[in-house]
Amino acid sequence: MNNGLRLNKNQQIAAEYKDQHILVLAGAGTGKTLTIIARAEYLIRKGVDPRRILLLTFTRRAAREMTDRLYSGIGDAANVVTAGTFHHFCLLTMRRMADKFGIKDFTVIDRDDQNSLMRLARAGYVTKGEKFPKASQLVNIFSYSRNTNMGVLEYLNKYTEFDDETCNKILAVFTEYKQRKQLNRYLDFDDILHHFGKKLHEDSSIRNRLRSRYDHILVDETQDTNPLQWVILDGMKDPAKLFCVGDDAQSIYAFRGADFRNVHSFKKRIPDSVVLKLEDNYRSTQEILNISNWLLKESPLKYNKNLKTQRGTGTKPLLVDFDSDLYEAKWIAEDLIERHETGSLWSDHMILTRTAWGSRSVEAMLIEKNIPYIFIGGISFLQAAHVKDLLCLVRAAASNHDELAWIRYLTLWPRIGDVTASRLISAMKEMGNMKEALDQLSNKLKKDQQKIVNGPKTILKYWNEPTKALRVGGEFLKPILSQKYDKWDLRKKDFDLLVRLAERYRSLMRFIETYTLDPITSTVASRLENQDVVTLITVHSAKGTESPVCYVIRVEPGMYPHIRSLGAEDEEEEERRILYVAITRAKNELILTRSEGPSSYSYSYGDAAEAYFLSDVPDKLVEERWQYEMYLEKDDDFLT
DNA sequence: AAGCTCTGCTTTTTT
DNA sequence: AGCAGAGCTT
Repeated sequence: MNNGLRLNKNQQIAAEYKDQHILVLAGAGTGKTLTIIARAEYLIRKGVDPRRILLLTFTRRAAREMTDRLYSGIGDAANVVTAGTFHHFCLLTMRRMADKFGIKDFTVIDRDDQNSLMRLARAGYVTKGEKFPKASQLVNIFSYSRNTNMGVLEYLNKYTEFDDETCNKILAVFTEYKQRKQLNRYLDFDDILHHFGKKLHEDSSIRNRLRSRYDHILVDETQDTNPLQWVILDGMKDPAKLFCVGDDAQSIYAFRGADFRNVHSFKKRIPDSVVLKLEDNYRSTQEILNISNWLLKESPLKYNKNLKTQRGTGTKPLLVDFDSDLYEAKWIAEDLIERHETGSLWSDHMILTRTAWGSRSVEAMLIEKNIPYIFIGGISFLQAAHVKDLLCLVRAAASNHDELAWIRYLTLWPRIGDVTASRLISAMKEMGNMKEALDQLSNKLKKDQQKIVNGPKTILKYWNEPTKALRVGGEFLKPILSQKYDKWDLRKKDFDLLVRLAERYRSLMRFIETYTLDPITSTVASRLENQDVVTLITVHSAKGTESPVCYVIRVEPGMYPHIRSLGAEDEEEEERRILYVAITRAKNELILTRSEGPSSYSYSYGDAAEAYFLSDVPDKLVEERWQYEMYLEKDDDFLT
């Protein structure tokens, strides 16, 4: 073949298949990304206009990787391929056709903001001390029902045991939430997909225009598409052809409405489609695949996966037991240092964790031992409180309708709490433009509070210079934030980072929007400075990545399956796939670690132990080792 | 009456 | 680290 990529037979067949709807079922490490890239290259070489190719992924990181690889294959043509996440693509398209979609001047809000808004909506319906789901749980319910195209009531009846009265109240709160969203001109994540999908199906002029724009739609990680995203694919296809790649055994986003069975119904949904398979693994040694295969075979479900390597054999996976998670962390850090001293790169090592929280002792130890690392997943940079303070100041300056941003900004100041803030905002909302709104605010404030108005005013002065606006805004907030946060010295350098991130943007709002959709973690940002680092990552974020040496930490009862999933069959099964994803990231060495020390999960240890996936892993698949250090100082100081 | 501060509790995964 | 509630201060 002359396409520059080294493909095996089946990969090539898939990449060069004739124009048809295609599903490629590809196991872990079988070259999914390679094949999807090869398909794009093949189409372009064959003469398809690259502008008529749409590449959809689930994370911006994946989209980025795809365009980078495409660029190194075919050069500039790669830059005109539309590539992005579902949310990104939909939002961008709606922004371009803002009038048609009717979303002019809308602000995109993240999960945090959704929770805040839900809290406001909830407040009017719940009396103090009453038992009623928390705002975050309500957001989850609402979001899930929308992502699965299910009515709220249907969801409540099917998955919860609330009584009728509570259900009605939930519905009322949701109505209130929707009204507030409308009033504030907010779009939440689900609105982006929902609104797009709705218009796509209901408005024929929009549908025709969008459908005629692309000939080929390539979809990565198809097993994670939820019904709402499917509605979008369904509306966009024909004449455009779908090229979907996925693996049912790696479906780990059920909580977002994805159903791993959806790859099985592909042929039913699209009768004139073909299903191709990739089965040869190029990533891992056979020992790593053996335990992966074993894990799936233990399941009551038939995944029918039996990965075979093309790489030969290596070392057996290691399963190390510790008597405490502190010692587990210490051992990993020391192991890393030893490997580094004997010539390995830090960046050849990945530490996988089920929960962001569960990795904190390891993270503390990496810091303690001066091991450079990045953390991916968990709390992101732009959700850090002080960063959000600054971003909300910018948002406040942008719109006198952005209630959440204004509340946040105003309550930063002394003697202003949510009650006063709400009063001030409702007055400002009446005004036709920002200038009037600011005058109004100025009128309502006492003499010694007048400087509050200066914040948005300064931002507006530099509106067309994002970096300058952020720098000036940061300076403005400095006195008040340094009082609010203890470790201000540590936090303030994030503002420099923010300024640097904004450099590439001409519009402040576009900058904020981009990073609302796919926030960057502070440690990822600092990688700009240091490339050779250990990666500490949640399993969910690690999908699609690989590393020569992988530590999967805290592989203990209560973690796999996670204790919160116990009792729900589907959820427990998803936990198995999460562990499967984790261990199939490893190329050469897989090290599973666990501790039996006192853990916060011990309270229902019985059930957790019963469901535990590795309770009887055969001896021939792993080398088990005990590392007990009973006399390790009981000194928790380094954690603080 | 509104805002502030302290304390205890919980902590799955993410666009 | 963030949130909710209790009790205290302005």
